[in-house]
Amino acid sequence: MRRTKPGKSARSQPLIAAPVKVSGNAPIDYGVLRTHLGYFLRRLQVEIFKDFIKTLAKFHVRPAQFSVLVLIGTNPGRSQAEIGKALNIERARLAKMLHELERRRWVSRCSAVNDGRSHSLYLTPSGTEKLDRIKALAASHERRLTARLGKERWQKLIDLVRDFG
Amino acid sequence: MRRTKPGKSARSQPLIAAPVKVSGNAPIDYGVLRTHLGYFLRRLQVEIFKDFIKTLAKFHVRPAQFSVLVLIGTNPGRSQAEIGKALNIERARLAKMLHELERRRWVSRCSAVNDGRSHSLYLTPSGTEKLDRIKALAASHERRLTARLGKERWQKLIDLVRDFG
DNA sequence: TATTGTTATACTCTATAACTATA
DNA sequence: TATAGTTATAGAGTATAACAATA
Repeated sequence: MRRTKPGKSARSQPLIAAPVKVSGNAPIDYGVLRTHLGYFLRRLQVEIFKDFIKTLAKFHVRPAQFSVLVLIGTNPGRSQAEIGKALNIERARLAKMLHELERRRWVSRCSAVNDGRSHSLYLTPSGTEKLDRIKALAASHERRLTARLGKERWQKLIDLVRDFG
Repeated sequence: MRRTKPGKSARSQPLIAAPVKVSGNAPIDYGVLRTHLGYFLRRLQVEIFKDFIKTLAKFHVRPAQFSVLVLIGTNPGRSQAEIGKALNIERARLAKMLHELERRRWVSRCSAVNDGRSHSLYLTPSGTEKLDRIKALAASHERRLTARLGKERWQKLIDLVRDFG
């Protein structure tokens, strides 16, 4: 269904036709977008995650899953509410994610002794072993990123975004 | 070595929750996550977008739509391929987005004179007027962000992430 | 053959709401 | 009443593939 026939909606045409502006010649002007920090932060973050996701793909681990596994490994016995709050992951989403990690036998959940509603989270031995190898891959990703940005730039950036308190 | 300046410039609030102390328990240890720049970039970007999305909600404009409108406004007559490439938006997704913007009569598409496959993109007068008001809102968001981060930190960050490619 | 735009599907992530069981 | 976890839905964004029209 072609809806743009030549000669229609001439009102929106520029009054002066651009002379010979062939596609791809003149660079795109980003306009006010250049004043928006959020835009560039997102572009960079997406670019970084592209390599990160590819790096962890062989273990079928997504970035959010990685962060959950790391926090469970470093903070065994914590509840879903605590892990979720620390990572800013909705409890509904975390519940679904943990089902998958439990299905893989990487994570185990036990009823908390002091609160029947809570589940205490632990890595299984298998999960611990897998996470160690995944961490090694993640570290290789970070080395690539550091090399790409330059050590100094990487350090400046992480200092600026890590400790805002 | 720079000491803390006693100026009135309000210390920026923490954007990323520092290790959260939950119910009298020990704070969460982020472990190796603290070595991953991508993690903190994403946390900060999501936090920033939260305000941005809320700010533009009254016009029912999403961040990606905003970036497309800005680029069409600043670069009238460019094709979907050019706009999409500049913003790193898949052509399939951009096509769907442009259908919506065309439905609102903010954007018009004409067959390119030199290439029958391409569509030249323009803002309609209505779209131009809307975008001006949306830009004003976006600017107010950026002022809030600058105040929140502190002018100096905001400037350092945008200098580091702008033109990373 | 390659490119432009379109349509379609699948998956991740976010944001809700409603529900249960416990406190 | 409030909290912890579960289930469900809806929407945005990303990544594909297949297709028609055009180069």
